[in-house]
Amino acid sequence: MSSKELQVLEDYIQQNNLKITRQRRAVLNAFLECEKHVSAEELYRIVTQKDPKIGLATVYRTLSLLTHSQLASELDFGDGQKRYEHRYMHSHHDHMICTECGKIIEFNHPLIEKFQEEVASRNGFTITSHKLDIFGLCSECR
Amino acid sequence: MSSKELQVLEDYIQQNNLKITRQRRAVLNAFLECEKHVSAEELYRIVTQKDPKIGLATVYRTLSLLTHSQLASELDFGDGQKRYEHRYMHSHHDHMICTECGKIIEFNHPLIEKFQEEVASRNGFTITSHKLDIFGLCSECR
DNA sequence: GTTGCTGCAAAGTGTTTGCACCCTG
DNA sequence: CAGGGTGCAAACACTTTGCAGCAAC
Repeated sequence: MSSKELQVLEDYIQQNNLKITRQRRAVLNAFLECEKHVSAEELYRIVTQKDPKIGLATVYRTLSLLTHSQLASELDFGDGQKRYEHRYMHSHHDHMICTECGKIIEFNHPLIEKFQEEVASRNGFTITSHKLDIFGLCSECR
Repeated sequence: MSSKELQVLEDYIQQNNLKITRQRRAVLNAFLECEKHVSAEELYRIVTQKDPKIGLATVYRTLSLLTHSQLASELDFGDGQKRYEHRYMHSHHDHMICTECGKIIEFNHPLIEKFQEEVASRNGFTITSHKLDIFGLCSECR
């Protein structure tokens, strides 16, 4: 168990009068060990392999906790389910999604970010967040 | 009824051995007259004002038809429902969504597009589509 | 008249919530 | 031992589907 992330979660939990439980540790643990961009259902399947008593609702509730404590970000690639990725010590980036094999390439282009700011300010718009998803075929599926 | 769009729809329908019906005309009509970025439910409410007999399922089925015939594009701003916008004679653009009042500003920045291509080719990735959504506050809500 | 279309209701999918019991602090 | 957490099942919101009758070609 990575202690830094557990610390972040515990800090958030203590600041909000919440409690650390076996289930929350298990879900955090699985989330951290897991490949990126997991869905709730996928995480549920992983968690229940080690602890079959954990309910799907708890996974949803814990994912919401992780999102609020800034350990996870919610992603939506438009396929009908939310996905989650690590956020702690993991800076902003965008996604290229291969529609054939599902591979996801992360990237960041400073100039794209810069021009977004430019377009926004030109329209008097204040950015709080943004997401750029590129869909297509990766080198292997082309 | 705008005849150009009806023609596009009829072409698609004839090419696929489908049929033109009163309901399909009505949904297309409402979609064209309507402000952009409608959801199925919103469109259903509009359509049933003129023709109360049309079912929600027909609206969904027709929206799928419009999407396949390239008259509409599906949008997903992550709020749990799909939205649709005109596509025919309406070139590609991205969206800035005000999280306060829901206003949507469309924009296009050629350099952002260009750098996306650059990032993609650098990764051996072939783009088929992309979407950039910027969330924040518009000038009035700031 | 054949084949696709419609309205309705039922089923599906992903997510959230109510509740009685359980456990952490 | 008080108050939040859990598992379960039911409820939800949005969308899709099965079916019997209907309508376009």
